[in-house]
Amino acid sequence: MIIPEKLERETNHDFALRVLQENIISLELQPGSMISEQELATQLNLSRTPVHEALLELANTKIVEVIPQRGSLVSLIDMALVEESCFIRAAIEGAVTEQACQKATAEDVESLEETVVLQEFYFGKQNLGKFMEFDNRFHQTMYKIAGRMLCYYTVQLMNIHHARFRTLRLHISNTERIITEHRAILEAIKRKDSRKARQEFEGHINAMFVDVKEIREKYPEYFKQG
Amino acid sequence: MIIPEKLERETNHDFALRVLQENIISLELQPGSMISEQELATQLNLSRTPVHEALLELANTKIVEVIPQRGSLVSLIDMALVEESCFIRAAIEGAVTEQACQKATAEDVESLEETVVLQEFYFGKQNLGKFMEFDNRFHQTMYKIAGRMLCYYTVQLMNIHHARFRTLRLHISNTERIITEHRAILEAIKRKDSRKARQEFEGHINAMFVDVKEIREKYPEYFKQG
DNA sequence: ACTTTCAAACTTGCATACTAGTTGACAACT
DNA sequence: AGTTGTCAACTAGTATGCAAGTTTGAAAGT
Repeated sequence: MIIPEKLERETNHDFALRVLQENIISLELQPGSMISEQELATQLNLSRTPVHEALLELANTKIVEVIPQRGSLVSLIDMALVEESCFIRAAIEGAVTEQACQKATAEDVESLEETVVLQEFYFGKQNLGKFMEFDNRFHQTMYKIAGRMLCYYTVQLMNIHHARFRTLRLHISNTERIITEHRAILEAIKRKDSRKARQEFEGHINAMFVDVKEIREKYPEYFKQG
Repeated sequence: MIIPEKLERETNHDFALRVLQENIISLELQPGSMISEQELATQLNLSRTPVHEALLELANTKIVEVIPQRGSLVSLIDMALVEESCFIRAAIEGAVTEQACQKATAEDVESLEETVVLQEFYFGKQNLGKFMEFDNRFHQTMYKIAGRMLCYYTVQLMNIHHARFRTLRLHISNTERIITEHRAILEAIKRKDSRKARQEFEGHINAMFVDVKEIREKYPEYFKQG
């Protein structure tokens, strides 16, 4: 478990939630591993209450499983859920991308361009953490441009399945294509071609599933069968 | 507050959540009204803990507002959020409807037909509760047919804004059209015309916004301005 | 050696108590 | 009258302890 600093004005509940999410996505907490409320509370220097609340919240998205009187565990990777979280994202973010394309001002386009440039920069430096950060920021900027932050929250909620799988995928696959695809979306937006922007986005999302077999064979213990 | 029976095997937390949702959607708890955790806990014959957890969960969707050291309140109706929750639903359920159309077996079509028939029946009897129940079941059946229950959960989460507004809307608008629209979707599915099915569904959802002005004028104290 | 029994050590769900912070009313002062 | 200070009564956040159920491992019996 990697335990970051607690932010100012962050409640203990929010802190516990953030720590859990980050460690699940980074695979620091392995799929299938048990989590004890008491143990986690001790590690974070909190009481069980805020930790308990955080686990309940994560259980709603099925990324952790809380079994009363037995314990809680990080769910195994369920490809059906990864696919469905992708489906949700494609449906919502596809529509959002179209709207962002129609609404985008010159400044908006520039801020998108900024994230792509920085992503390229950190790709060159092989800084995966920063690379991912600007990948996320690229997508978040789309939601901001379209004025759809409730959509952003909704997608983020389920996207944790997708995000965790992506971490695993980055261990073996090339990341350069991601930049090329972001560039393609950006170019479509510059030309105000919203249909093309959406189409490029959908291809970008579905690229996720090309190496599934190879990944599952390398880490079989992380996956739920079926 | 209408307090239903606690179901078997339902945790106190789930019970509190269900009671709050039902009373918010039915407008039994008025938009803008304060909720005291202690008072609610007493009414439900629980301690504050499960009630507190339920309020936190609802605060995530912005349907209640929890202000530390001050209190919690049922959010005023924010039309921007109603619109965005509709947008989310249209994006996801549109795609789901298309998939359901492609996958539907003869039995599936029959179960859809059943809900429409029953909805007509209760419309005839002017039983609004049952009418709404079968309205929801029609849509839920679509998700089942498409095998997209995570999508269903996601949409339900934000749909509470939409559901509450719909309750208000039913006070003044005609409900007969809803049946006609369900019939149109069902017919498209029977003909396996997935594009038409989606299109009919989107019209069905956006019908929500035709009488907004009239409704806001009748209940101005329920609405957030802007 | 193998099975059975049972208690200790876990687990989460929940109730209760305490902490820290906000509000509102009323008294005191200008 | 109007402003300010203070305190009682609220609030949500969190710590803690208990209840109820599961697991585990060792002791007892065959």
